Order: sequence, then C-alpha cells, then structure tokens
Amino acid sequence: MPELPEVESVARSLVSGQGVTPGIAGRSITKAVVSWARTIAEPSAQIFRRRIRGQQVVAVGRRAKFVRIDLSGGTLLIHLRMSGDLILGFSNKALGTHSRVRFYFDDGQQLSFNDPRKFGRIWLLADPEKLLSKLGPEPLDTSLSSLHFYEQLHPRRRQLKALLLDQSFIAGIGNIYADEALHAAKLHPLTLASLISRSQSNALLASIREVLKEGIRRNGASIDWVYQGGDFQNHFRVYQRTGEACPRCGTPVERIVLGQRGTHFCPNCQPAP
DNA sequence: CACGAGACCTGTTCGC
DNA sequence: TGCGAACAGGTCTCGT
Repeated sequence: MPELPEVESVARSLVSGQGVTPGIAGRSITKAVVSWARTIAEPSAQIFRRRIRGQQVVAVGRRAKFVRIDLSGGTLLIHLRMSGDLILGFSNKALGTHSRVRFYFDDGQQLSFNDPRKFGRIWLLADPEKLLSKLGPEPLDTSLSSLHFYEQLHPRRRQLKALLLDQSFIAGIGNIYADEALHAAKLHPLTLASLISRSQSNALLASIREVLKEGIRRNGASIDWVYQGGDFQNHFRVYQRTGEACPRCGTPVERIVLGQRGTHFCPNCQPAP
C-alpha cells in the first residue's frame, strides 16, 4: 500500500492512535519480537532486539516512503515496500496473520509490522542520514521551487515516468501517483524530460502536489486486501482503469508496460511524444 | 548515464 | 472446480 500519502497516513496514525489505541508518542519499548529475520535490514536481528529494549519514542514522522521513529538512542526507519503495514493494538499475540516484527510498549500497546510479501525492511540507525541523504526533495516541501524542479528535470534524458519513480530525483512518488500526476499534467509517460517546456514542468510539479495532497486528504489508497485505511482508490483518473473512460475527455484509458510497471494514461489528453 | 531483466515474496484474480 | 499465468503500492543488482 505504500506511497507518500499512504505512508504519511500510517505515520500520523501512530501518533493519533488507531481505534482504541492512544498512539506511541512518548511511550517506551519493552520488547521486540522478530518472526522474519530478513525484515531487519540493520543491525542483525539479534542486536536489534537487544538495542531496542527500553528506548523511548521521541518523535514520529515520514521522509519519502520511510516511516521515521526517533528514539531516545537512535532512529527507526521503516519501509513498507509493496505490502507492509503498521498496526496498533492491545493484544499479547501477533496482530494479523502476517506479522514479521512486533514491538511492545510500556502501556500494553503492540505495534506490529505486517507484511505478506516480506519485501519491507526496518533499520535501527545511530545516524538516519546514512539512508535519507540519498533521497531527492520532498515534493510537498514549499522550499522546492518550480524553477529548481525545472533545472533538475531539464538536463535529464529519461522518460518522465521513470524519473518520477526515481527516489533520488524526487522522493515519495510511486506507481499510482506517477500515473495520476502525469494525467493531471497532460503529459505522456514516455516523454523525455529534456523535451519539457518550463510551463509543462510547472504543470507537472503542480499536478504532483495536487494528487499527493488529495491522496493524503483521503488517507491514501486501499487497493487490495493489504491496507484498508483510505479511499483514494475510488478517485483514480487513470490508474488501473484500463479501457474505462478518461474522466476529462471520455477516451478509453490505455495501459502499457514501462520498466516492468503497469502504466496508465489517456491517449487523447496525454499525446505520444 | 540510461535501460531492461531478474531477484526478492505471497496472495488474489483471470482465462481456459 | 481446478490450475497455471498474470498481476500487485518497491527497490536493489547486474549486464548491456
């Protein structure tokens, strides 16, 4: 389930709580249980379990598609990849059927990292910049100007969709929001970045921000059985709407494969380059 | 630098 | 009903 809006929604729910749970701000971790060792990327699962004990949650946030949990003695970075989710509850047993790592807190709450496909990863780092410094700018950060965006975009000789998915170019966009943003900006996914005009570049950045904000407002998209939080899936214009009418012009939405990812666009609104 | 393919994984849905 | 293929929100690595 995880692109920027979904990760943002999950991070917020860790602070505000889920249902009857109050959230983990200020709480201390009493224990971690690791049931799929490869989920712990760094350090080893054994050292992870030892180091995490007794640490207090100082802050919870998001950077790119990482949930960031600052602890009294280090930083947890959690990447949900394709099918990860973070669930809060009060059970002593694992929450859900695909719990890979779970944390218990001093008030009895459990935070479970559930991940059917096992692609998700968790790091416990003294310096999170080790990972985060490789990432491009946050699209919703107002200090990212349209001029700067254009200056980064223009020299690149890549297809727009591939660039939007490149986390070192711009952070947090995934397959859904890339397709939706390109449609909103009336740009074909195969267009070379170097051929984009300044006004098209401006439109692209504005569209990226629009679709991400709409996603956050709707608490993300719930596409399959994994994540049930949001309802942006009911408002897709092109993503997974192959053959259905483009909401802007009525032309059937087309699907191509680009970099092994399904790519959806309106052949009329987004003319081929 | 850019691209494509394969790996990592499990579960659901679709076509025959 | 059964069964294999296709597909799924991501990212890393390797070969060209």
